[in-house]
Amino acid sequence: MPKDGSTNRARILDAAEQLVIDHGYAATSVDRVLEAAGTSKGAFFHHFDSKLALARALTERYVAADLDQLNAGLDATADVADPAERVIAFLRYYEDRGDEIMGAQSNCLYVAVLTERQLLDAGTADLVRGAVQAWRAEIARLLSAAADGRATDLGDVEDLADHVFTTFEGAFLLCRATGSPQHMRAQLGVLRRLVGAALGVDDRDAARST
Amino acid sequence: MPKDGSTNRARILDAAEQLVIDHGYAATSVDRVLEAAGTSKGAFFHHFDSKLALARALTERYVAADLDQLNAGLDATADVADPAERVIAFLRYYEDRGDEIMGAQSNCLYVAVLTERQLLDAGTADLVRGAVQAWRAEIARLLSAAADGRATDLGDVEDLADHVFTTFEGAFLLCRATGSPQHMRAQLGVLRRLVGAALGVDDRDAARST
DNA sequence: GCTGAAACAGACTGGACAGTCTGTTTGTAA
DNA sequence: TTACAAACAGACTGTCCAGTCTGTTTCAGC
Repeated sequence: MPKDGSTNRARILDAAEQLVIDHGYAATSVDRVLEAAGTSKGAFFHHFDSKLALARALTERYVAADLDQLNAGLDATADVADPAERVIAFLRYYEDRGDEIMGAQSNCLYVAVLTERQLLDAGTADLVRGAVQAWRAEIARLLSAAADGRATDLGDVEDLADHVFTTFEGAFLLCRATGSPQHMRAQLGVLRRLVGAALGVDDRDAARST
Repeated sequence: MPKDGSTNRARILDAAEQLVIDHGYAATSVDRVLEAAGTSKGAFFHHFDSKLALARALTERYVAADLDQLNAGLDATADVADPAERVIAFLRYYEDRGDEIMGAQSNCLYVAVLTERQLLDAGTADLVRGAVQAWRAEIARLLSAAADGRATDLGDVEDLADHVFTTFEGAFLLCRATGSPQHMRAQLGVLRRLVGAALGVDDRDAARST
């Protein structure tokens, strides 16, 4: 086997991810990606069949990292015994990392991908849909456990679960519109407070993840 | 004065709005806009100095319509006496129109505008920021009145007010990701329920706007 | 050290695109 | 009815861009 190309491929993906998140997919030319990655056209089309294939690879990698984040939140709060407090601890996990999230990226790749019709048609949206369903399923599980035996009427549990994704994406856009990255943390905090009120969990009692 | 060009200009804006919302700004060529609008290059560059100027005009018009929606919600619920119930009626106003909103457009122009760095740099984001601040200010007013004299701790009222914008934009993306427009109504419903729980407003008691 | 295939490098191409330019039409006012 | 300016129409241009193609380098296995 010749020279290991995986590092170069990763460099291309890294550069492309930043550019696409910040500028959008259509506004990001392959040449600019190559310039940022410090590589050549030959290398690019060796690793990716087309620019669309890059978008797909980019999204696949991003979805995987996103699901890692989901599991990280689940793992970090696995020891919280009370199901309702578990939900709040789970939400607080991301709230605590809100600034960190916005420090690492100025927007969500999902926003860029979902904006462009050509990417939707190319099936890239299916990958995002998978991530949405994963978050929905796991959070709905947490919520069902929390609602069990309580008088609180949460409405459709899956819709409530989807509100976490909704809050993430909406907050990304709010940050972009205002230019203030602290809105991510603030909006995740709003979500935690609202769900806490709906579940009847007192703020001060709620377990905090380590 | 010669032929009135305002109708042609509006046709260009209409066509461009649909295309930009669905495909994104960079992925929408002027030629495709002209084709959809049934007009010519000469007409386009007579009405707009550049493609960037089109984006600005598009956003200005969209912001104006957005603020009309804000005022419509305020007006429709102006007769609700109890401030807390007013908030819920206000949210329910948009929830009731969720399907209608997604029927008219497959996404929000704000998403497309905020995705592209070149538009942010061109000051287009400032227009969106103005809309965000208008929603925030009006809803914060409603929330402050509702919180006044109640024991409920809503946290930062402006952050909670921003959660309405967050929910709208997040729901647009959720609809796009899943391909299901009914999520808009569902997410607005989740928001209403959560805020209702936080304010201690019983669902069945809450006034419904006509 | 020779071979073969993977990993690159970079010149090149055909098309698409934003914007220009030269006209032509339209309506109004004198 | 002519003069004039706004409102168009559409051919044209230079640039950028995705993708191609022809090489050259790298390295494992023999």
